[in-house]
Amino acid sequence: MSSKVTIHEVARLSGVSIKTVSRVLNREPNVKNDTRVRVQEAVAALNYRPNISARSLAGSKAYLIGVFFDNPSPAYVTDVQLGAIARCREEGYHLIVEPLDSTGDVAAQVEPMLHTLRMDGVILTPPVCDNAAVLDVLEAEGVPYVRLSPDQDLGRSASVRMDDVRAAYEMTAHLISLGHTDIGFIKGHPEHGASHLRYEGYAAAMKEHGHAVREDHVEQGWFSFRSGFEAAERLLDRPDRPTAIFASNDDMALGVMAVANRLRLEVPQTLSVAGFDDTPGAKVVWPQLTTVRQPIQAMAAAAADLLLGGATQAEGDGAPPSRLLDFELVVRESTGPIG
Amino acid sequence: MSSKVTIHEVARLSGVSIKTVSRVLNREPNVKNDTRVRVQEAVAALNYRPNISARSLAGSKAYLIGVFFDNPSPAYVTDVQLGAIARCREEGYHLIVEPLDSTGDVAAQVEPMLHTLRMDGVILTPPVCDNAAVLDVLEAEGVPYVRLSPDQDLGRSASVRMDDVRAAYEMTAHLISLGHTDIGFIKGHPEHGASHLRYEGYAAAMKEHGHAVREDHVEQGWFSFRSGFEAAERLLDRPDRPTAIFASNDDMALGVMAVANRLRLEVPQTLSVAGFDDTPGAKVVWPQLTTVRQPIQAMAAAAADLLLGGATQAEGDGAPPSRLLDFELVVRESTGPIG
DNA sequence: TTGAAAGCGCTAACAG
DNA sequence: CTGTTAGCGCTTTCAA
Repeated sequence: MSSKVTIHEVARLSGVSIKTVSRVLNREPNVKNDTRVRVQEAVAALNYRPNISARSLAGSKAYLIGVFFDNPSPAYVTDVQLGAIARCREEGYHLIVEPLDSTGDVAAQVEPMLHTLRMDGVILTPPVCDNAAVLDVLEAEGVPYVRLSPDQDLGRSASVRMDDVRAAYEMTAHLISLGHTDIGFIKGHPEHGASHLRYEGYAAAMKEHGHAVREDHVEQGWFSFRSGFEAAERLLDRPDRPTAIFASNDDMALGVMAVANRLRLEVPQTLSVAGFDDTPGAKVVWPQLTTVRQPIQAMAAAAADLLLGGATQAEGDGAPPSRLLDFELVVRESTGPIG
Repeated sequence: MSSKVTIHEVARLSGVSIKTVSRVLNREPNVKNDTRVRVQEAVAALNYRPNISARSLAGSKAYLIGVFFDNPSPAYVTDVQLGAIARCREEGYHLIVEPLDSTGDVAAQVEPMLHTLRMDGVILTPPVCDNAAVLDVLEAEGVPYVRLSPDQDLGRSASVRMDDVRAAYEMTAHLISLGHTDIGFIKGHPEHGASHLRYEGYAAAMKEHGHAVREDHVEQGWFSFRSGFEAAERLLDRPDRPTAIFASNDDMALGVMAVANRLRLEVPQTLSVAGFDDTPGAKVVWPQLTTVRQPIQAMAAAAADLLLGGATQAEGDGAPPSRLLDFELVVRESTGPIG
């Protein structure tokens, strides 16, 4: 190690006690401006950085935020990390990532981590955010946590979410505004809460615009490419096919595109296709996919913000804080007017 | 916090000194077996976990491995994390992720991290693994590091790599074995070392099998979907098009697929398409893409292994350790015999 | 084979 | 507004 500069060196150079150095480091009040400046100069001159282990051992903060995940989507996971880091860095916190193996005993994996590393807070992504056993452990250890897009028990903890219903509503409205009236829909995995919300938004938009939801144009999918492919085959390989298909996620929408290609249906001239999530795959097809972008990074940043601000508990008699963020409709080339 | 079990509790329960507890925790020699067992029982009974901050403050290890990245591919990043974690967990180490912003002064971002968190080692992914300024800082701070697939200065540090040349060779040989003799190639970004290696493997295979590399069937790409798309248009929209195209990565191969679809060329009956990397997108096209899978997780695990084993320095007069891992040819539906 | 004492570098109380 | 005194929970000497 080149530098072993400690708080003592800084104190000596600036001619104050280590406690005063500590005060300016922690932005505590009651330090004369003059002194503060002097200390800051010494810090800069010595290129001093407080040792995080010493801080966390002595104090109550560990300067560590955990991100627990067991999410199959790499893009989602990295976006969460990027968003959380962005906020954490502002306060000198670091991110510790802990992939969980949900095929095993997740709670048993979490408990040791919490003991060893006394993290100041944890961000939970789907699906672990809905694992009651994990939440139990977190609460037992007294570690604050925020859930991202939880499905169940919304009132149990602080959370950050997006309005899936409204997003699906607006995507459907977009298709309707293009002149489509017969819009097929592919549902997502029935055990994911988002599936129901997205269908709800679709159905509401259809109804409010006076269009019937044709039962035989609504298919069950499982959020996978294959399930989208198969659903699309049922939907498209017949004379009375819809003129647009809205799939509950991008992977399934890409399955629809593949079938359209096979059937020689021009997208979007003959068939419009819309997805949901804006995964990287949405841009590596031709034409590029119209979809809904979740503000994942912003959501993770909001979660970190809740944690750092200590605002994870219910205030008074209300529910724990919940932040609802805006989505974005990403209109690309896979949707267009009929003909 | 529910449990504040410290080493003292364990010592008391097992009737030894804290030093002895420390000894068994760290698997040090010179502990009577009987004592060892007694301590271990106490640890289990109290559900004791050593506090990592205290350990790192007192000792020389921080039990923290850093992963620095600025990689545009989420799939790559998460695979690295997963692989590294798998190895780290075996030894009680944790992973701290630090995304870097390479549009800024990367070295300046790295330095503070190294000071605050005294990590025991760092794993560097492309492209930061080739940033000399970052390597300089790491060396100045005396933090061991391992580079994943470095392009430059191979001898400068320990590294883990894959044989790009041989992988490209084998993919080309696969195409040739299917009966193709006129195989188009799309090069990758000229500033990425892998681009040259992959082309080299392709050219070698063609040559060794007695097929000419047609200059006009080799196009320059940039690793992006769009560049693959455009290269494919030049390659395919003409009478003397190749019967197979090998793109230097999956994104470009997907661009080729899109053009093939547009031109109504059946894949693989009329045109075989091969990629490289096995990104998630390779499975969300139809037909699914034949590609090369890099053992990212295994590579990251190997890097962690080098770090944990303390084997990052050159031994004697030799070069620093380098591990070369095997790739895997993933033959899916986008390649097949002609006709 | 074991233990006692002395810190690691910092924050937390409490005095001044 | 500032400094002193104790530790935080562990590893490290160094003795026994």
